[in-house]
Amino acid sequence: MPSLTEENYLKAIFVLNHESQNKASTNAIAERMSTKASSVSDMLKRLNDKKLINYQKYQSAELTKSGEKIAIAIIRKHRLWEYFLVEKLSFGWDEVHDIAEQLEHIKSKELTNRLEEFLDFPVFDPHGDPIPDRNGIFPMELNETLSSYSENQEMTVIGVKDHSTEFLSYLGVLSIELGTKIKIEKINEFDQSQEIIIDGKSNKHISKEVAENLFVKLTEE
Amino acid sequence: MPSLTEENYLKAIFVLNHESQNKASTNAIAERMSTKASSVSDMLKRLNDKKLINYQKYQSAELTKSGEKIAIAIIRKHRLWEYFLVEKLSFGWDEVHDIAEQLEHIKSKELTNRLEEFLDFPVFDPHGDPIPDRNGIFPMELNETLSSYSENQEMTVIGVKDHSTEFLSYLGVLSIELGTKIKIEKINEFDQSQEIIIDGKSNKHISKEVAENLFVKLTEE
DNA sequence: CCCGATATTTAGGTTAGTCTAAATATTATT
DNA sequence: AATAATATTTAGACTAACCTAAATATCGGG
Repeated sequence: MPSLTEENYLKAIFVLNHESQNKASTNAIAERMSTKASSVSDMLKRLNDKKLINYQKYQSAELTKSGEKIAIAIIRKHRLWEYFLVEKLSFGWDEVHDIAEQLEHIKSKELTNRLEEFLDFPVFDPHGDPIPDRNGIFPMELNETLSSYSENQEMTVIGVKDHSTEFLSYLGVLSIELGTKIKIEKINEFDQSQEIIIDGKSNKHISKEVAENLFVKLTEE
Repeated sequence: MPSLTEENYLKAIFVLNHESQNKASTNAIAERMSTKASSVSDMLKRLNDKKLINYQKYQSAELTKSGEKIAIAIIRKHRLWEYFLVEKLSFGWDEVHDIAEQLEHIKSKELTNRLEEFLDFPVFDPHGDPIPDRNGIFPMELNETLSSYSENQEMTVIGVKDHSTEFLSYLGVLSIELGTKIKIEKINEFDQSQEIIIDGKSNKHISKEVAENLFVKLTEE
């Protein structure tokens, strides 16, 4: 059984290796975990001994099969709990991260599976991140943002790329949330900003940056 | 912020001081926590320094106001989560203890309160133990067991006194669970065993020991 | 009221995880 | 290719929580 700390290291390595193909270097891990490089160095040695990662001095870390299995299980739990917090306990999507960070370490496969069932097998969490199934398989990733569509198309918001509290609360100001319908009225060629209609009601002006961070799908008729 | 281990010690001391007015002696705590007396001795000193308990060498431990507050918060979370696991995730009441033991340490007052609301403010957990409210006040304790009633009365099961897996799974065999209605057909004077009718359907014979461990209330018409 | 049994504490050691500071590798620049 | 900048590791120390073994208190029975 990996300790809570080990689980966190494995998760950090997994995320670093996947998001924008960064390498999981000692410093990158230290930064992500708000700890010191020397502590990371120590831990990498230990994880290597336990065969949870492949690691050689001065080289970056890669998860082994069993290390990856643990990391994915943690991510699965994190995202299921976030979904629970937002859908069942009415938390805002910017409030759930710290709590899910604790809940993800609860050990009970049975609990995770029953929670998943209770939530009706969600495929994306409240931030639009994919939830791996009980075999560790991720659903198709989201990749189409609002900025890739053109005028007069109507889309539904299904996720965000940027997870920062700043962005999420700005979305709150704009009255945009998961499931919100957006119709593009006009795209200003100059700065790629958009005039949009939200849920058929209010007109808003959003910057390119906002459009690039909203995952959407075409609304079905 | 108390550590996870400190929280467990405080909970153990609280329970020992309340159930059957035992003293929280070093040995009693060690036994309850499956640890060694010397470790307990260490910890009691530290908890005393932090003013979470009052403790002097060779004397048993008492919680201070702030120590008690923490212990009650843990118990509240434990029992709310047990209720969640049984009522929402359909776990058996004999399966939830270990999971709740982990969930009780999740730190977020907001989460606890929203969970309580989501569950419709339950007052007893699946074992019939009282759930303290957000101010730390316990509801009235259960105290009437099946053995205190007489023939021809009809009762509803609202809790158990003995929480052992053995007892709970024996109740499973007898088809007795929370909410089960029991009518006493006959009490055998010799050994205080009872002939009962369960949910108006099946007749069963139960020993005095079983009757003494079932909390019940008179069924309302 | 003393003495043996039992309870409790102390002493000293272990492990996981952290830190700072110093040493060493790697990489980037000229 | 040499050196400067940066990244990484090592050395040595700290804390929380635990352990075993030894020392010391307390308690109950003659």
